[in-house]
Amino acid sequence: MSVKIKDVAKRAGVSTTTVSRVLNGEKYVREELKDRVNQAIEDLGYAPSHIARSLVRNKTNLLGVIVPDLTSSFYSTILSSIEQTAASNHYNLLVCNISEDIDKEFKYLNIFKEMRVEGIIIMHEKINEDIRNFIEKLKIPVIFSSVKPMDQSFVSVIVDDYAAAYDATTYLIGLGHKQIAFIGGDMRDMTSGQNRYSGYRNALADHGIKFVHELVRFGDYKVNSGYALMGEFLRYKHKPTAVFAVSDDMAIGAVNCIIDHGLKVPEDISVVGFDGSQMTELVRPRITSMEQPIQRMGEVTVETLLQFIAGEKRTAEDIILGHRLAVRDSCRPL
Amino acid sequence: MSVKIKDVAKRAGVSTTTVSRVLNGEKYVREELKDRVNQAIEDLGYAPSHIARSLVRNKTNLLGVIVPDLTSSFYSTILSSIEQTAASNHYNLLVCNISEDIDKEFKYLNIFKEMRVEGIIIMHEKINEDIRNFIEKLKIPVIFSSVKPMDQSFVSVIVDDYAAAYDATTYLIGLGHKQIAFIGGDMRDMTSGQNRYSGYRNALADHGIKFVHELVRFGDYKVNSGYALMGEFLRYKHKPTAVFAVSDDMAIGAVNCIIDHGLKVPEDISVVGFDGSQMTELVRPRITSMEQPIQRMGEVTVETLLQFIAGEKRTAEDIILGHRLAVRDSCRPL
DNA sequence: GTGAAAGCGCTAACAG
DNA sequence: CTGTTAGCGCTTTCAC
Repeated sequence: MSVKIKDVAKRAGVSTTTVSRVLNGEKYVREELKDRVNQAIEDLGYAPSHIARSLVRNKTNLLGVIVPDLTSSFYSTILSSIEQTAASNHYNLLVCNISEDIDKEFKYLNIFKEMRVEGIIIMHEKINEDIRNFIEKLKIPVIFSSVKPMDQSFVSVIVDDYAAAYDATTYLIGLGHKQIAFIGGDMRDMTSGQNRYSGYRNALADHGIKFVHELVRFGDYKVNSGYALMGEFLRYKHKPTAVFAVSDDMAIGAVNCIIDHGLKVPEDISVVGFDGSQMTELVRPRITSMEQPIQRMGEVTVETLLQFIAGEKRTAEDIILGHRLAVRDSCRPL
Repeated sequence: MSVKIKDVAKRAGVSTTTVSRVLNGEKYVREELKDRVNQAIEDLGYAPSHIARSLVRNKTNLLGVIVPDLTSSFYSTILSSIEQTAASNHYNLLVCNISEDIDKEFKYLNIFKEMRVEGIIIMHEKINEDIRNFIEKLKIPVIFSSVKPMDQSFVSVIVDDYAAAYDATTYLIGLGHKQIAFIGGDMRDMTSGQNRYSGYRNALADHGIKFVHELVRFGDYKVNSGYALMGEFLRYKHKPTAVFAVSDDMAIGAVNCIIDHGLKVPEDISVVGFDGSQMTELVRPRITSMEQPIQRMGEVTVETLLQFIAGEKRTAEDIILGHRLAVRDSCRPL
């Protein structure tokens, strides 16, 4: 089949050991031999088998990544950053896309186990008991990126979702808004569900604004749910003057819904999103959004995971990155 | 370290061969033994090493994918489809993101070679002589998805770009437009560069519309270039009444530019995009776009590649999928 | 400096 | 039906 180290050795007139040595850049090889070996490698178009190497070295240089939705701008941007950082550390990515399908997750984790990936990055927080146990037994370092599962035993790279939501809401309040609707996430999610909701509620409370139950709805982070939920708000006699959606996609859905109802953003209703995905810049009006440092998040995720793999770091503490409100054109002072 | 087949064998009181047999679902194993083995596997939390298997079977079940830009909605959607199709055929994806960097491409192809991926999917057409030679020597099936490199020796899964561009332009002509600007791609690209340009020109010619050199600009498929190029058209005394951009991203850029100049789409200028990315639905006005069957494209890419790998198919013919104009809100009859 | 030999974890003849 | 044996392609002692 393909050319192997033996062929190279034969052609260069040396032993496989010597070939292996020049392959791995060891010294203790005479220049002349080194040249002959390199020549043979070139002639034969030889590339060492990563498979065989992995087997003997007990090291695969593989990272497994589980993405909830590859088509999402937010996740694909993190993934891009993760890929870059991994690559520059000589790691490759095995990418898996569970589309919200928990069964798939199991399947993929199992594949990761068989593949002997050195570390696993997970980007969703819907971890059930079974999966949790499976991961624990895996003995492979796992890190969560941009999400934090209920389970305290895992490390996440995230922003302070509570504070971020608090700040976003406060921004709207500072603009003079009092009827601020909230389009939340899944309350089973710790970070993007509960914490952002708490941030919203407490910002309201701290500024003496009455919490109105009717102004709160929960979606699934996607455009359509933002659209549908906004539609409900628009049926009210007393429409909200501002909306805070906990994902940019839902914010875009909300904006579209408002526009499609013949109203204007921000003239009639102000909208704030969350994530800082590039979409917020592409849409008109450009959407003001509570940005997560997406690029940095990918980098830190990989760097931290590699530290775990190297056994350098043993903290079980989350890594909190800074958030920042990117003010664009979707809000106006009241 | 981790538990291996030997441990399972010992615990079940059988030979490794027997374990291997139940692992691979062979018959010729007594029920009782099978149960004992499965029990041992469960007790020990054993998962066979894919590495070792690959080595002996000479089969990795790995596909390498090279994406030019993971953050692009178009590519990430294809990738998602590719992942799904691969997964359901028990193949895993090694994903690499060359951000237009040809050197990276080499590096990645080399990694694919070392990894012994069984097939390679490439999603950009900037293939130079060196890369081409490298691929030829690789002896690994390669397929291009959504693009066609100059080199005739490769198989691509694409739409008929010429016809698609022709049809898109004809649609605009049918609406009564005569000043139709064209925002093209890279003319070094066969499919998205040359063919779409020819389609535009010939549609014009066939309908007796004079080709105006000033109405043609070439970009890099991204939002910003669409924006910038549209800006040039808007400086003309005689502005075009319609624009055909050969990517949805550029179309979005063009629309934004028009809006930012205080004009309206489609009232003042009509815009047609190309690709059928989900963005066209999320933006207001929704953008009329010449759609590629993105989902299907991913499926067909993987299916065809797997046929190549199985040695079933030896055609060097491109696979042409149907295009279709998705009429939305960005065009109006003149 | 260099090579012979053992072994990484698994499968695949080949016997029995 | 089940086990023994020999590799898959590479690295790594351990001698020379």
